[in-house]
Amino acid sequence: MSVLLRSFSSTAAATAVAASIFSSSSSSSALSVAALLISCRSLRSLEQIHARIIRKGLEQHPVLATRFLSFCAAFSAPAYASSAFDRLSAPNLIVWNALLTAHARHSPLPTTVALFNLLRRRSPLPPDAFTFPSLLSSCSHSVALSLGSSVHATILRCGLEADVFVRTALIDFYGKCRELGAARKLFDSMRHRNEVSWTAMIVGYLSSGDLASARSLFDEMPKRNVVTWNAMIDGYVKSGDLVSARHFFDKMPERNAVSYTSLIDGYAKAGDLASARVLFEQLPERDVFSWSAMISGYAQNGQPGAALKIFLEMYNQNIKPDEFVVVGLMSACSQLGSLTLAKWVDLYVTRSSIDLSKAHVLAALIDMNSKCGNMERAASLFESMPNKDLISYCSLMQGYSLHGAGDKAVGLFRQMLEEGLMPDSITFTVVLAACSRAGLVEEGRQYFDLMTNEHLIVPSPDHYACMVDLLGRAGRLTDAYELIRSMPVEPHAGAWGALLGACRLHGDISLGETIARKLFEIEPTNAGNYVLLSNIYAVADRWADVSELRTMMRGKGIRKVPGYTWI
DNA sequence: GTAGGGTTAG
Repeated sequence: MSVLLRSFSSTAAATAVAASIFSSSSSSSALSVAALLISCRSLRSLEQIHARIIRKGLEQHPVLATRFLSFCAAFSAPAYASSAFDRLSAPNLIVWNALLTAHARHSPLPTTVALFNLLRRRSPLPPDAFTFPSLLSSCSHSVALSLGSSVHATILRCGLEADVFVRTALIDFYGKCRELGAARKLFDSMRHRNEVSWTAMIVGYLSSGDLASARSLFDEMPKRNVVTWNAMIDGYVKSGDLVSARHFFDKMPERNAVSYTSLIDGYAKAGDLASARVLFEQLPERDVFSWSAMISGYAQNGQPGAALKIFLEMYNQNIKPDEFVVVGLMSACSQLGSLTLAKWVDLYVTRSSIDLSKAHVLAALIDMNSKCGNMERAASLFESMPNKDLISYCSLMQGYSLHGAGDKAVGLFRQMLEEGLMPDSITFTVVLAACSRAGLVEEGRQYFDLMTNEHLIVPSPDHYACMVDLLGRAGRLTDAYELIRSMPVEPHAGAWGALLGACRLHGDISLGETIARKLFEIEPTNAGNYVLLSNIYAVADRWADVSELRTMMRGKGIRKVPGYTWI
């Protein structure tokens, strides 16, 4: 669509095209509205044009109506398309097809199927070769094998299987449903194939992980386009073979933003932000997907500052964010933990046109508010969810736990169990940490037992670290030490650190020394451990030991980072 | 003689 919009961006070109669309017998007002429609660039201006269509009495014009519906599709407004369609007194098949396409691209599959059945009953003509490709594409996206197969049966009854578009859509459908045999049979028996048919078949192999078949078909095909090359790059990226992906990227005759973005995504997911950044800088025309790849790349690799910087660059260029951009942004903001920033981002996301009811957007929004300490907002967002999931429960629980309301977090966990949700390994980490912060020793032990005995979850080093912290804070240092020593898995620094913190809290010098020695081995450069032990000595007035420790630190070149608190 | 609707890559 954006290509279409760009090519028609000049008013002169738009008028010329509009003139060619409408014969001299049409009214000049229909022509001028058609010109407006063609240069329409936003849903807002589409609405204004729609008002004009109604005012001028052109609502029933079939060509204008069809164009209008395809613009609704381009601006992801299927409901708007339906409302305009419902005002048509006698829609023809072409208009029906345009409406179906708008829904196939943007509505859930059941809605699209219901519309298709309506079309079959109400359209003046039976479905044609233009009807099925978008319907099948919707089935492909949902991987709805049995539904798509029945659509295939209808296609056979209508005698439309030979049409290149229909056949290609069928190949794509069977390929995405991993029915490679059916797809290949349709592909091999085609009389005329185009690059799209070849690419659909290749994508089928790629999505089922058969890189070799995809590659041999790629080599066989007579003519490739940029989509074919990009499909191969994406296939290699998804299989983790960045070297081959890079090879194809370097070899392709011309690249577009998708080529770059797939590879940027690959590098970012592999943690190679440097390579991703180089490609991003080379990319001549960045679209929202390219920005999104960099922002979420930095966010997922624990570089929230860099993510924020890229976002600001995007923001200053007035590029409209999509849901992936804002999820990346919110994730970066969660990591930074700044309430001021979170409030700005919240307002920005709320005011944008992004659908907040989408599960991953809402989850990120709750998580950000939760981690940044805006618990009222996090809780009200959570309450607004009709179907609360594990992720949102965990976000809220973690927020309460982090901000000193461990009891509220535990209450939420009980509520979650009552609702019949199955806690997973991460949920238990969160609730155990909450118990530890709230000093709920017995409850924590119970949940640890529940996790291992009833949910059969093997405790991870994180779970043990929480339990050590729980026991340690409650002063049960011996129990904590026993637990850490009885662990079937190797304890990480977090577990030992929790115990060292507990030793300081309860002034246990000898155990503290033992633990500290262990920690100096595991993470010799963490200043926090030396500081903790030094505090233990200081409380006990053992100043000679304090000064000896400081000498040791100086000897190893370790300096306490000012303002850095060790949790 | 004529408009307008369709399939593949992130």
